[in-house]
Amino acid sequence: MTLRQALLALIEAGPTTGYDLAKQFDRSVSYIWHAQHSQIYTELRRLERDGLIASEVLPRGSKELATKRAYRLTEPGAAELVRWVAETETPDGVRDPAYVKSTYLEYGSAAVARAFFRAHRRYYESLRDRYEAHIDELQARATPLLRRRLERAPADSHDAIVAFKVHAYHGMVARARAEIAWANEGLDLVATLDRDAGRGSMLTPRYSD
Amino acid sequence: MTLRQALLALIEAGPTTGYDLAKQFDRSVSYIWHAQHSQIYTELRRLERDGLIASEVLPRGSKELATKRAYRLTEPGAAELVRWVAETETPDGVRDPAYVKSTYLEYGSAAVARAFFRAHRRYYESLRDRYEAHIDELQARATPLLRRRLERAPADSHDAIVAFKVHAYHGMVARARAEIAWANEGLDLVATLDRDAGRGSMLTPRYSD
DNA sequence: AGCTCCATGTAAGTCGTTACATGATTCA
DNA sequence: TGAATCATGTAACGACTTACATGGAGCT
Repeated sequence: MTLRQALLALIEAGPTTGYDLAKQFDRSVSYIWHAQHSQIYTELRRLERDGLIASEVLPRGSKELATKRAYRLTEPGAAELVRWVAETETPDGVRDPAYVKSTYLEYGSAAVARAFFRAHRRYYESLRDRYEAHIDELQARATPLLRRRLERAPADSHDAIVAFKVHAYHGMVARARAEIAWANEGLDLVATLDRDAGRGSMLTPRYSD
Repeated sequence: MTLRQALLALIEAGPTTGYDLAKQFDRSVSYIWHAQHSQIYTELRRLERDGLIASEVLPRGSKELATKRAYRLTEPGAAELVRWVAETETPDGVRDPAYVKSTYLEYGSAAVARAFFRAHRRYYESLRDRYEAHIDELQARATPLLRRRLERAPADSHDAIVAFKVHAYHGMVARARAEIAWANEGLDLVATLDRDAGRGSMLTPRYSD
């Protein structure tokens, strides 16, 4: 139940088509909440069914053989957005595939463990870069989405709108850095274990008792 | 596909019943990968269906009217564990409900934002404490699961087994600390915005264009 | 007699993934 | 004329959640 509200928030920035929305999504929320286009379309129809958004069919192109569908927020949709923000959600349990695997690296060789931590580091380095780039865009108020958003909002709220988003992405950067540090410590650990154990080292799982 | 391998790894520590497994799970892996008992039972049957584990029905209690079912790892199961550890997984997209909401806090009052960050801090403080307690248990090699695990593994692998797990939980502690810091910065931000904007501040979403 | 723990599940539903499917428009 | 992009979906499946359901064992 987060995709739902994220879409409401995107639509709040002004009417858009599903396709456009999906694109905006890809260059904003998706850094924090990943979703496929197919899911976005599905969710949009559900939102309309539930009366939180309404749509209008528009012609498309000069020949007008094609159409597109523009969505706008309804009053219940706006209310839902406010309700959701004020609601205290109990976070769902932690679930991190990489960390689970890291607790069982003894079933692999030192090379496997090294590859694991390197891949982890690489992944979070690229995430960090994307987050930092996005922060720059936000601070410059340069993204089309943010512009539309600010146009429709009172001027004295602009700072807050930008500041909350920047703060979120700062948090994501801090996270990415923590992951990079963790991966580096992991590499150090593998180096130590490898040295101490000689070449033999790691372990084979036993399949009977 | 992580619950699957986590269960294999638990079973590798020696034959156990589903119920026991679920309990072990709750005091170990579940700190990193949350799962319900009902899901664990379902997954165990799937694992057996796929030949990765095998089970044996045992009597239970003195009257022996009841039974229980003990699972053990099969050879394909052990192979799957090794395969999984060596496999490079592409991390699934980020998906964090709290961070998404934090980018839209302007739709709530300053009080709402404050409550949000306080709840966030509280949650991660308690996580941090649990992780730290678990590290102590691991380092003392005190948990029943770890003991069974070490009993079955060659002595020269014990350090690695413990070290990888401790490293994982250190990472989780670092994460929790980062979240706490982020929440505190969030509270500072709210204080600043609230002061600057006077009492009026925050925003109402618009529901038409 | 009653409570807590041991023990094992099913059923319905939601959320999300992967793969497929279709066709118009714009521009080089 | 062909490629990229605009535009919108469906279908099948897998993972997970929530709620329900049952009953013996062990202890006081």
